[in-house]
Amino acid sequence: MVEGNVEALWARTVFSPVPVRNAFEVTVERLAQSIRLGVLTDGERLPPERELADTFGVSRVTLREAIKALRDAGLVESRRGRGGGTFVVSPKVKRPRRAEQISRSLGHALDDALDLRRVVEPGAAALAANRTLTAADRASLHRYLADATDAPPARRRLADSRLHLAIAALGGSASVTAVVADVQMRLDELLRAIPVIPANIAHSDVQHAAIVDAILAGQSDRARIEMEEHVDGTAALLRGFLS
Amino acid sequence: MVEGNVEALWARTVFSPVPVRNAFEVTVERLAQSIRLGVLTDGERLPPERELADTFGVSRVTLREAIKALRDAGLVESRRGRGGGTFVVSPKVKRPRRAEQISRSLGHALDDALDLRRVVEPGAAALAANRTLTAADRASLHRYLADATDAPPARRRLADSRLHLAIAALGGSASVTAVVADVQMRLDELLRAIPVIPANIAHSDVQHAAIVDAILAGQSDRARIEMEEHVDGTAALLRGFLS
DNA sequence: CGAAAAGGTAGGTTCAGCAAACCTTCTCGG
DNA sequence: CCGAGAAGGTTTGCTGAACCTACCTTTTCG
Repeated sequence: MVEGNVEALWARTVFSPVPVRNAFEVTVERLAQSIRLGVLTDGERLPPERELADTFGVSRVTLREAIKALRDAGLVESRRGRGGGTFVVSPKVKRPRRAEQISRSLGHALDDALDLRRVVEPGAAALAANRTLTAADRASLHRYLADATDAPPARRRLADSRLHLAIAALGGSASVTAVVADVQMRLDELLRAIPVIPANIAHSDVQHAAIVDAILAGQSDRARIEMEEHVDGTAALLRGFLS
Repeated sequence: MVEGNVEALWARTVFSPVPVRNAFEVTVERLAQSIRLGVLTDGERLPPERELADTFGVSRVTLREAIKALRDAGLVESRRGRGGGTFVVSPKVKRPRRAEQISRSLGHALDDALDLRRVVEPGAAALAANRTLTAADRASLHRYLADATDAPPARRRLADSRLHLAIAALGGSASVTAVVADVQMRLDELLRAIPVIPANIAHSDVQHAAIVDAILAGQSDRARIEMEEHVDGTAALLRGFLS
């Protein structure tokens, strides 16, 4: 299946179905991703529909369909009347499917996502370390780290992805951040399914701290390496857990 | 303009227009990108319309509109009758706009693309170095390198992007390859506009050779570093050329 | 020289998405 | 306590993208 031939890969890439995604789908994904990855937090209120439709460049009808889908998925709630609105609801810690099942449905895409992650997250960390951060940025980063460390098990995954996204965002490149968000999203369900073992968590916390430390110290090489180890660790955990 | 605040970046990312792209646009981009980056080469014949429409998952009418757009852009030619078809035509070395103009139209997106490139291309090179390559792969890589080195000025840019794409493809991750292709595409016009200075070209050739050498030797760290230097060099060239 | 393989053309249908107007529910301020 | 205003909820009709299907024209190969 995996054949190395360069031209063959190109051909498969060029001559494959074009992904045509309509406004509804894209809107749902936008919002769902923001909620699942913790960019929009529990209880937060979205802008009014008319306004949001406008900033999304989408008709209100379409936006409402998207919101309805999110409501059906239990990601938001809507209240009417003055002072009402659409509110992010704490994502249910809904029982994930069995990991093997997820992995099978991802199939070949799992390795793909892990490879992408291996490339982009360490790079993003290095990028962030190269920036000169404002005091506010440094404080933010500390806070996200603390959140990830202190989070109770139920919120842990969310705090983790928030930290990773914050690191990417500090790099200052919207595209890089978008790719990181994409990767996090692809792996999200699977990462949720990993059983919570204290030793692993402690190890992860240490690595997070090391990454943040390197970034704050402006040591880009170290930031990259620490992130590489962290990502490799998670990947190994996943693969081991699935075999 | 560039503000570091993490939450602000998130907000800007979440609450921005959703990119809605229809089948026609996506199809055009697919093909145009493949031609501009040299994945489809001069004289090559596309599959028959009915077949291609099918593999793209798009109606024949839509596909034909896309092909017409490419024809108008001078990227393909069509011949009728048995044995006819649509053929890739050697991309005209059409006089690029003035670089500053391009850069201004890219605006803030230039830094974004360069940052993304800085993250993903070195990572892709490292990934490729980690694979165990088949003999065919190694031969391919050598060939692309030679092509890039020997190419006459008019074809140089094309051969260069082919080499970069081949490296990414050898990493084995379709997603990584796609991101590299995206970056190459975004920077393509600008890179074309860089004046051809023999010293720069020679330097670039040396770097290419070093990258390939590292990959073939399986030295992923070195591959990454060499690619970093190469990419940084190009970026510096661009920035210097624009200021 | 005719069958087959290609691109080129035309008509009718469906459906996503939009704009605009209107309805219902709630709360806050006077 | 009540009315204005701010929110979500609903309806309607229209437009254009995209599709399917069938057919036409050109060219080559057996």
